[in-house]
Amino acid sequence: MRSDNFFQDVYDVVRLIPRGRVTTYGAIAAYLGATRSSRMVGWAMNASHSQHDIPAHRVVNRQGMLTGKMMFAYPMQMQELLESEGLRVKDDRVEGFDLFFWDPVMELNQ
DNA sequence: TGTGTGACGGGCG
DNA sequence: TCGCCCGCCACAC
Repeated sequence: MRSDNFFQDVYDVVRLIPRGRVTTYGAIAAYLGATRSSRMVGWAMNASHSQHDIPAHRVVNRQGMLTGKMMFAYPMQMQELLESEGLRVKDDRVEGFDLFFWDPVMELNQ
């Protein structure tokens, strides 16, 4: 479901992330065929402010860190949203990140 | 029209 | 293992 809009593609993928699961900027970029454009995924998320149907809190960096929490209404919101889905966050990092990692390249595209 | 910048990631020394 | 550098590209000024 690739569109001609990179941002829209990013949003489409993010919306598919299951509740209680997380993915990374790089994974999304790779799924969109732009492995080296992970920065653009972050940029797209930054622009997702206006959209309220984007679970941006489920997107973290490859270390499972909540690097984008400062962009939320208030910093702790990102952690609170993740915890409300059953995840645990410690020192701005998702505990057991590997276990909850949702890879669009593996889960979709089949 | 040109330039700087950014919720990143991978490669290299 | 750690730090630095570079690619990448849409967008704001």
